[in-house]
Amino acid sequence: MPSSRTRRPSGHADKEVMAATVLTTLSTSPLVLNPSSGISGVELAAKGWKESLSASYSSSTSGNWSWDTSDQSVPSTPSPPLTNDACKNFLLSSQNDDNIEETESTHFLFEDPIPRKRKNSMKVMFKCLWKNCEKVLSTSSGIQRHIRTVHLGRNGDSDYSDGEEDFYYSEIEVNMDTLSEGLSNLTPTSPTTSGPPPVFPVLICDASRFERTHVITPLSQSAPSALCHIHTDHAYQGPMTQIRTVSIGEKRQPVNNTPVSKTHTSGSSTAKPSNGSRKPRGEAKKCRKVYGMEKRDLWCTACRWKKACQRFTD
DNA sequence: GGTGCCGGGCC
DNA sequence: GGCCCGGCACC
Repeated sequence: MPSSRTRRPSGHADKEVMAATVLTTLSTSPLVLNPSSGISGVELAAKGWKESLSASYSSSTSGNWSWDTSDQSVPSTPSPPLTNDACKNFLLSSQNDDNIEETESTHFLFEDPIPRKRKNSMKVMFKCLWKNCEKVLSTSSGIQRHIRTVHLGRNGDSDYSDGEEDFYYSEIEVNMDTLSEGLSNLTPTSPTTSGPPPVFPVLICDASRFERTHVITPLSQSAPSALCHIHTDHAYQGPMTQIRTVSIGEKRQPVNNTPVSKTHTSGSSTAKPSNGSRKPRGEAKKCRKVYGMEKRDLWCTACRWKKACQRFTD
């Protein structure tokens, strides 16, 4: 049955399949990566986080981006160079010192392997305001120590502080929901994959830009839409679509791409559509739409019974 | 108005 | 259980 469904215009589909294949290859085998050039911006970005990914996957040698705190003692080896400048800045600064802080923040970022739901989506981070320093740490003491040692040239060991560091850093709020949201859409993880997708180095430094590109309707984009396009169009991928699947019984989350407003309305009341418990409709085409009424025998049983579609889950 | 699917009925 | 459908919410 799945093989019988090749209904899309061939050229377009080919491109998408190509893009999907490339992404899948990238995501499944970090070893394939090598810093060649001349690819589209999207791929470049993907490559960026892939490289940080591979760096963190070899976590037994490099303690920086590992979420395993046990390997603190191992001296870190230099990570591969990154293409994204901002990210490089961030990563380099994070490699210099403060292993504890970095690991701590990283640990915070990855502590939940499933980024779907977070209890508290806002995380306060501390950003160094020193000129040309983009350092972001998760604790005030960490950023103070960073400023003391790196910028003020004080003794790193002593915890003495005269308060001067306070002028050189500021608190910033990082929305973890938005980050993980985009993350889950970007990474073609299969449902069986257990490990957390280590993409946060890029997302942290590039969160706003990432979110913006994500919000733009993917289909209206001309060239680099492959990433987004994949998850939008399920039709040609058939029943076995691996891009973003949800187990049958699971309650669907509203596909909410709108940027989270800064002014958190105190309380929860997030994207609840109405008072009822009815799920918001997913954007995926279901059997009825894909096959049409005339080919009802091709529908999944759930669709035939007017139940929640089991084939094209959201 | 088309669509997805919950709730409920029938077998 | 399997199967069907009324009816409602969402788009």
